[in-house]
Amino acid sequence: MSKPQSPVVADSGDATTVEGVLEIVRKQGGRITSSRRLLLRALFDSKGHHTAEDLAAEVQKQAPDIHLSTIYRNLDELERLGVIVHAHLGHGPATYHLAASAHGHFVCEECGKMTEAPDLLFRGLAKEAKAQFGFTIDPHHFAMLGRCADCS
Amino acid sequence: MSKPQSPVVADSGDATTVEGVLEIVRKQGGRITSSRRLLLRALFDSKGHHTAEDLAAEVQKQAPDIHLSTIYRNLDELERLGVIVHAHLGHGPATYHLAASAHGHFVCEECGKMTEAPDLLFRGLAKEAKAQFGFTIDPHHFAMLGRCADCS
DNA sequence: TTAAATGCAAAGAATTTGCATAACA
DNA sequence: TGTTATGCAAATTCTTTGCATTTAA
Repeated sequence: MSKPQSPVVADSGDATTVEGVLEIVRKQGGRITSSRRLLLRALFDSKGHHTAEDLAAEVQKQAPDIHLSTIYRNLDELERLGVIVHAHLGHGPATYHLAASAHGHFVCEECGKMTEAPDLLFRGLAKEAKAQFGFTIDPHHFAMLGRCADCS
Repeated sequence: MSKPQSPVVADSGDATTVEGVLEIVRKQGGRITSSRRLLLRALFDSKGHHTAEDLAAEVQKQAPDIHLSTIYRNLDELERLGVIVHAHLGHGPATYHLAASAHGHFVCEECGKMTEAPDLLFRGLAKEAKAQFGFTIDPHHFAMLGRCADCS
């Protein structure tokens, strides 16, 4: 529940590396902790879709004491800074990924298969929504559900 | 979690009235109970977006003993029969409405305001998703988030 | 040294489930 | 009379919060 109008990241430094992000965190009055470093490594190392639990498991390989609630708090913070975003791909837990690699999602209601949807596909909808309702769509946050090729 | 490929409703009777739906339920081996009748009345009487809790409150005006878990079970059943659908409009509880009045939703991430989105707007996206990924979108189930005119 | 971050346990919201009892057909 | 449906309590899943303690700056 955190969507910066103008992401802090944009004018605060280099969000493309773990240490760069930590520097941004520090500049914003946050502290560089090992849980934050490990979490960022997990996010940068495999640029996919990860639940908080996945990320906790990854972090805990290095530091077993880091608690899931700490992961959630750090994820919130990183999202507030605009470094990461979360998406809802279905009824399960939210998934987190680097803001830089944001994209839409098609998720099959039948088998759960997820396909990354190029922003280009949402252009028309974006234009219509804007023109007719003044509504600016964010096609990334909630997945577009439906049926994949195999299931329909 | 219930999406009939070919809704039972289609070939089973008249789903446009409370008693018609109850008849469909009976034909499918279900029983006509007062909780089902009251729930259907609540759904038919105000054709909006209702959470399970809303509906329970409405039903309980007539029959205070009807439990929320019964509402959930009946909603599942009605959805399985294709009479109603549920939609996720944000992070809160799911909302239920008659399948006949299904539509897409634009929900503002800032203020929560919801706008009903004509299916027409999703035509282009539907066509592209089909052509490029073989994916058949269901624009009704998850809302399209974004910013409303006032908030953007 | 002091504000921020953490661990832990507990609470919270939304939904589901197990089981004994009630009630439709 | 034989399922099917219900009430109730308890469990589940995902996430948040309060609070005492630790730690980075």
